[in-house]
Amino acid sequence: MSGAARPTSRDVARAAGVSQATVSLVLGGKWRGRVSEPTARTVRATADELGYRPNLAARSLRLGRTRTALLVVPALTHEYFARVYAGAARVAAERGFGVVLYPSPEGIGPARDPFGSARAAIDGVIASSMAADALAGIGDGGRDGGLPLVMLDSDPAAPGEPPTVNLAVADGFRQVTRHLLALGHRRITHLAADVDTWTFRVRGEAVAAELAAVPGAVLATEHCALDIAAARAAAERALSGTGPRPTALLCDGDVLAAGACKAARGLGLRVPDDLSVTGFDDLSLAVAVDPELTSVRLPAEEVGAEGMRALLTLLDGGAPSPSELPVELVVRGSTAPPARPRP
Amino acid sequence: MSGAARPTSRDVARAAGVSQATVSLVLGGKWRGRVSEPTARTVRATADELGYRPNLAARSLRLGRTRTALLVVPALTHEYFARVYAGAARVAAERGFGVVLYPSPEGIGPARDPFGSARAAIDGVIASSMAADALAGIGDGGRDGGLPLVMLDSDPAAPGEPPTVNLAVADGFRQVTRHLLALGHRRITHLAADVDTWTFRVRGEAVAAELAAVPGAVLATEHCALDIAAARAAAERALSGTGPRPTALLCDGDVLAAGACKAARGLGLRVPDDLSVTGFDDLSLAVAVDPELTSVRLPAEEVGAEGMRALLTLLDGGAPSPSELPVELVVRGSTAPPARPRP
DNA sequence: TTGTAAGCGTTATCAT
DNA sequence: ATGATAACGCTTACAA
Repeated sequence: MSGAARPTSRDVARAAGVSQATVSLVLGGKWRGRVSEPTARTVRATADELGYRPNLAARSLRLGRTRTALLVVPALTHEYFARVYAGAARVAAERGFGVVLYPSPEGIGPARDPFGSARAAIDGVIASSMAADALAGIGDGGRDGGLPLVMLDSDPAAPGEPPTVNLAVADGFRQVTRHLLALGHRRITHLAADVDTWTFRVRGEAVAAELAAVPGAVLATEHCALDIAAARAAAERALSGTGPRPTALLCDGDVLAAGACKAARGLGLRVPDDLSVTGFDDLSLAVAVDPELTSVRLPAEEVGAEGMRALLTLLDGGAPSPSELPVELVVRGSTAPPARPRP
Repeated sequence: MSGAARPTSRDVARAAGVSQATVSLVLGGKWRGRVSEPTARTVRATADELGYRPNLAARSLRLGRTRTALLVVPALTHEYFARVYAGAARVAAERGFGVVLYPSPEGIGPARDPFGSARAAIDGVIASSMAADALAGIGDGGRDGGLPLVMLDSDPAAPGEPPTVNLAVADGFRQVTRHLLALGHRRITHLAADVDTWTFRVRGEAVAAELAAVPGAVLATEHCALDIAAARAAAERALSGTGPRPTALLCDGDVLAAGACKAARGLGLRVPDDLSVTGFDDLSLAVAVDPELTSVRLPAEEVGAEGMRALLTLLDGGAPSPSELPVELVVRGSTAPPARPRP
């Protein structure tokens, strides 16, 4: 009972009584005017019947392309990146491409040999939220010697730089800041991720710029690592320092906001009555905690999808236009007007 | 300026003044006694200098294997699966394998054509937490005609079935149940995921069995989808039905537990004073909410790693022994003795 | 309209 | 100890 080996195009050709070339033409969809309609039909039928599947290795070897893209993300456990992947994979599949993930072990820093042998097996790279030089020497936007590269959520394209697909993070932070200002907050502390990438840098700048325009508004900044415990500690520092306590904590992410809420509660402060807290990313975490977090919704899937489209354009020899996707403030229960100062 | 094309083994051979076969032997690591030490050194040096990388497509074509495994998961956005992937990818990398992800769009149900063209490009499949028949016809544990398959967190291997790597979920649920019993709880409602897979079925059975052994303990079960909102609704049903209210909610996952906590708070019940809530999975969510969740920690990375090891064994012609990985109860603030019955 | 044949880069078999 | 050579399955000139 030896299993029938996987049929090759040659097997299909033999079974259909045609040549291998004809099979390739028909199945490759480039037979218009080169193969007769009936022959094409026969070929397709026998291929179907035999359960023929083209051997991707052979095709890649012949074509010199693999129809595979590499998606480099800092951390897969973050829901945002999982969604970026989903979007990229969807668009890729539509075009017969695959996506392989590379969760950069070094986080956002330069990766030693980011691809290893994978480098030989991919046509292009999509990198999300990485430090500018983390991919040095890897891709160069399509120029000679490097792999075509698209950057997501990164410093917008200077001419000659890799094309980017960005989120309107600055706008998002302007929106939260204005939301807090509109509620009446004037003492705001920015709980910032201590990660040196464009996406985080631009947030601090946006908040600062927005608050600078409002007389009487004072901004403090507290830095911390991107996890709950660090956020909690940082929030405690922010809330128990000398001087007047901030009435709102503006956080770089929902995870940080969750930590901030815990800090507040630990200090006997109620959210949002005594302290407003805002998140960013609008992960499922935002509605898992209590109160639910005012946050900024990011079109993560769309970022991945658009990134993949840009890469495909690049691979087709085109020049993708840089895009910036809008984000949306979602107001929930973690923000409210500041408490009237105690007499 | 035209970039130097990627060097082939032929280029290395020419540069080193040897034949292609010698290069292959040396770089393939099977030159002991077939190539002289100095020659080998030279070859390696020139390969290094030229930056030679074997062409994976060519290798795959020649070898008939791709050194790539497919990991099928119900949902990538769930932190657990992200960690399973990380573990699998780590072990794979150690053995020169790649892992491509397939987040089954249909969740845990049968996937139409789970692999599409990918099927041609992979050596084996690791499937996690899928319904038993979801992969029908895909793999068969290595027998003729199918792809080698390993199942994670699934019905333990019957003879002739695919090998499995399992978590001690039943034991985990026994542990939480005993924890609640030890605290004094007797009216317990199991907030169960309405997903018909082994991993969830076995949980209900474990809880029921454990409670059946305790005189006076009463178990109710409430089913819901695996998201916060559904969990909250289900918990509200459980808590506001007629008859005596349960004093503890034993949930199938941290996500459900988070929803349950919100329900409790919405009904004016304090956790854990008026109601104990337990989670499962011990995601980062467990410590993001307040109070932190008593939960069960799963060695997710190790599941992925062990699954990959099993698949590699399978590919080597071996028969991996089914394994069950231990889990650990983590007691936090969401459980406490039940409130003394109001007089 | 269809068939023949070459070649992608690798590994493995066989000579030498 | 090393080299020539044949295959792996596919696409695509080019020939018929």
